[in-house]
Amino acid sequence: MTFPVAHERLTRSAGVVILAVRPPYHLIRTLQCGQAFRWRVDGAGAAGMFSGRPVRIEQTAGGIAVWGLTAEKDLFGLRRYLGLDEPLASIEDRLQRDPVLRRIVPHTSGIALMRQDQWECLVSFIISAFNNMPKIELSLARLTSRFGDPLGEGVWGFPGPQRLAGASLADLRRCALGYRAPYVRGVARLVASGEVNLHELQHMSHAGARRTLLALPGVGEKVADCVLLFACGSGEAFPVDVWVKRAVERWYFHGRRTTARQIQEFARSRFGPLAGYAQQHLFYYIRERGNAGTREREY
DNA sequence: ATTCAGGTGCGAG
DNA sequence: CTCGCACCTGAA
Repeated sequence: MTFPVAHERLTRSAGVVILAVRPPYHLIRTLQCGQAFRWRVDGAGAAGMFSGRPVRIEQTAGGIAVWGLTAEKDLFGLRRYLGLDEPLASIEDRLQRDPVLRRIVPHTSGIALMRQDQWECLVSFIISAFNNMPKIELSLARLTSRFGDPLGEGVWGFPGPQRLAGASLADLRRCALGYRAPYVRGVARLVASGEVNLHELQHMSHAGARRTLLALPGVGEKVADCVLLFACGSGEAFPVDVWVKRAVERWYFHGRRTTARQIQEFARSRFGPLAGYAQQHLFYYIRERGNAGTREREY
């Protein structure tokens, strides 16, 4: 029995499905470059959930091996989610016309922009505000295990808007949300009531979607840009956090201090529709640097 | 004990 | 409209 279309993009055997990848796609970098928080990455791959099921994914010589999904629809959904069809080779070619990125991309190659669930992405980045990585992950883990559906294998589904809209502030605070608890519940209520429809965002203009997001409690420019970039496919978004600000000031402004606004403007004119990709490479590289050592001098 | 961390919402000038 | 400041909380 053959499925011609499916066969081009995946092969199956013994509970494993292999999704075809195009070089230079790099799964671990894609999952670790700061866009998604809930995948548990280990040496070989990552464990998490997709489409309501516990899933394991690993990058192998043949492609992305997937355990836990069988339905064609889910597998195509996963392709899209992971950004497997992004034309990374040509994107990185373009990026490397920039002298700074020409030095960086060889170290960060293979990062793909994902297409995450808007709701989960929005809540995740509201929580990320003035916070640190371990605690963001802690909050998300508590939020899902307390309010989400258990899917087995230590994995929980992300709680929907209705679920969080009905939560008490006290219970939300138990997830170490701190002062962000009212923001999370406020957004949950707006979405649950239908007053805000997150799915409409990807059909709106970049500016319109951004305006809509900025009106939400706990959502400023940085969080709005993250949602646009990681969940709405707005490639021109350029989230400016402290790391990216540091990177741009150091490598493009000769170490001069600037404002987030100037950096936005710089990114727009310099990278245009690829600003989001440029941001990811800069962010990943400067963070790796920071984690790897204490060297101040860059290349 | 003190400090820091992937911003945002405020009020004041 | 820009600028400065407080802010929950867990980990170092």
